Amino acid sequence: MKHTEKRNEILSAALELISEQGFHKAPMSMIADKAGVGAGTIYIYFENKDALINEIYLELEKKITSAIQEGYSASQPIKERFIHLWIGLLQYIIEHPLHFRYMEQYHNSPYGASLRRDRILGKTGNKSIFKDLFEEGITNHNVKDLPIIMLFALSFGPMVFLARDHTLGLIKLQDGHITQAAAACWEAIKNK
Amino acid sequence: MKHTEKRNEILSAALELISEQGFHKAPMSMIADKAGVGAGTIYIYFENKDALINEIYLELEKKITSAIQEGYSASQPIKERFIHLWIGLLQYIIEHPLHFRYMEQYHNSPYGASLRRDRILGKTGNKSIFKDLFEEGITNHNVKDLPIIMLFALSFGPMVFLARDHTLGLIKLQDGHITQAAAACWEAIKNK
Amino acid sequence: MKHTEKRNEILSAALELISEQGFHKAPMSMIADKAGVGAGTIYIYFENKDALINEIYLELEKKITSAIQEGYSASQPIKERFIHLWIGLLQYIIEHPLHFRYMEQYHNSPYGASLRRDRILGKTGNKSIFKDLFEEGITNHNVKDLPIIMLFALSFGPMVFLARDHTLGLIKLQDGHITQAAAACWEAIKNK
Amino acid sequence: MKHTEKRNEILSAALELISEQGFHKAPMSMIADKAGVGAGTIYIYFENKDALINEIYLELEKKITSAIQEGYSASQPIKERFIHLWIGLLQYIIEHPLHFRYMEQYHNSPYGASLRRDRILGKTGNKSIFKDLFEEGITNHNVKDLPIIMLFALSFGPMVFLARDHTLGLIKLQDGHITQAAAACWEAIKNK
DNA sequence: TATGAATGAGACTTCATTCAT
DNA sequence: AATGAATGAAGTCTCATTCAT
Repeated sequence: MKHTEKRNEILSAALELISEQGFHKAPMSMIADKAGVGAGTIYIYFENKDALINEIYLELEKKITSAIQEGYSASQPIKERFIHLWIGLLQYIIEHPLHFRYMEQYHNSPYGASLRRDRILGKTGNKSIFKDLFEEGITNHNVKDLPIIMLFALSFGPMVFLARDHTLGLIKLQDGHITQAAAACWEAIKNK
Repeated sequence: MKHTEKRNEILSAALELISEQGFHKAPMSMIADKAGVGAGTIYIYFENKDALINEIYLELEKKITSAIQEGYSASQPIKERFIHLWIGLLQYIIEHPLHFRYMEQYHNSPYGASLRRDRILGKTGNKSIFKDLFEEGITNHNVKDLPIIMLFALSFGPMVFLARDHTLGLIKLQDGHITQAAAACWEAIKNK
Repeated sequence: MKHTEKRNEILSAALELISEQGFHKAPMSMIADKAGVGAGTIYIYFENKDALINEIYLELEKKITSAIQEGYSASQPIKERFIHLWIGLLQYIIEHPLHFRYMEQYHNSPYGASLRRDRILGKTGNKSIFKDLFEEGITNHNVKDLPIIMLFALSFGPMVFLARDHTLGLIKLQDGHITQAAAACWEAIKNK
Repeated sequence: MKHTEKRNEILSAALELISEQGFHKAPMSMIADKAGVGAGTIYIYFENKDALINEIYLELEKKITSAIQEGYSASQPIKERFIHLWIGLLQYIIEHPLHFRYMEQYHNSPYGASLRRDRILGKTGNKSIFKDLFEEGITNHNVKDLPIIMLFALSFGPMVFLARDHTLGLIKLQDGHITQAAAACWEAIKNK
């Protein structure tokens, strides 16, 4: 449908520009140009720039959520499941640096003020794989009895740093590194 | 010296406004007002807005670096030194939320594009306590043999997340939490 | 005829929106929506927005002219005829506040620049009841020997003010008030 | 003072453009050009276009109020005082057609929604010459016992019509006409 | 005829920076 | 050195009108 086509052109043009230049270096006119549409066209699909920005966020969130669920097997031991999810998420980030840069900017801006950083990590509402996993781990004494939010910090803080360093070219993450980092994060949260 | 006084007024007015409102919601005129100087005066002390922003960053970096060195005793075991530094840094962040918010924004913006995130953590040039500590730990097999940058990620990624959550009011970090988090980070990097 | 139906839908949608919101707060797209037609359809029936606006004016003029002629009996004394017409017109205005608001806006805008205010009062061309009445009055020395346009002003100026005040809710015109106002206007123009 | 100079340039440029072209045909950029200032300069003196528009209104109101008070002698009979004020106001309007056109547009627009039409006529607050005059007349039985707002309508409705016709060139008001119109208005409101 | 997505000129407003004082 | 009024480029958004379907 043509409807969806233009909308998608706008979304990806905006994603790319904002990721690379930041919110205020990506004026609507530039987004329109890159998307190959008229300036006013954006306002047919999005109420205003904020709405566009939030919509991109929601789309990315959806994609990431479904990506990390792939190949997830609930029957494995908790450690293996944690490592699988952790590596899956980092790999997604590395393979989609624009998505990652966008998320990072979004969280550090008034645009993302209402939404929480941890939403991206799946904590939305009650159906969060990570949250479930942590709670199960606490119950079974596999994971330290800490507030969930601290477990998030211990698990994903390093990931975000690594992804940023990788994106900036400060490090070239290889499979070995990734496996080791995942294991280290597990060690940070596991019950000794 | 009067010179330094006005300069400092400008720096702290800008720090406060930018921390709370973000870069583009802190116009030069507003900074001038808050600093109690004329708009043109800022340009006597700083070439332009970018220069001002970068200067604030450098000042904060200096303050933080000296703050965490306080009470640091090179004679203690490596684990104790790591925990001491880690807690000291987190405490500084918590006690200076404006500094932290400023840093966060700076890193996620084109302004900070040239400077690296890890500079704040002391990696500037060659004189870094943390770097030294990690290298010593690797040599003595107390710390995993990973690239320094990964050890940074494992150590400070969680800290930034915790500080952000704390700043946002998502969690009220108590001493117990902080100690546990520091220990968890040590477990992430220590040699098994 | 379908032709006329859509045209009328457009006309009344535009009348309502413009009356309530003003010319520039009544975009063509909104008019189309309210009329239940596509935006482009308006341009089949009207050359452009100006043409639509002028057409509405002409339709209202027609309606008003025929409304005040109702029940008009040429056989009565001139004073009674004046009062009858005056009250009839005011009543029309009060019963059709949208029409009145539209007229008022039209006259005070570039749209109505070409057409004259007094057209609404029936002075179009040569067939005006009011004009005839005034001329008869002058001839028979019942009415002051003043330029017709001044007699219009003395007769209808108060009416417009009263209607505006009524529309704005500043006064709730009752029958007694209306009768008194009509009489006062007659006194303003009658020969002593 | 230079401050006041630019402000006045802006005010009179805006007055002229809006009077002649209407609110939406007088963009800020055009006003700035005509005033000989930069586009942004307007916003130093006025918060936004609305504020500018309202400020012009207030200035005109002040001028008119003081103009009609000139040569007013409270010691004369009420009829003479009424005629004096009425003629004074009409003359002001005729001599300042831009002011009049501005007022007319203002009253028929959302800009003037909050302020009432009759403010211009002096009904502001409690110190209104006209209001006082009417009330005195009612008390002394020189003027019909009607709501003040109706007396306003009967007195000033014709004036506005005459001024409009004069401005549009439909009539060339001469002194004789003006005197007669004033007298006619008096007859409309006076007790028989 | 009818549609409504698309357009792009143009409106209002902000703000980093300059410069006469 | 200090000021702050002035500037104008640039940003967001609206809307009359067109045209492919």
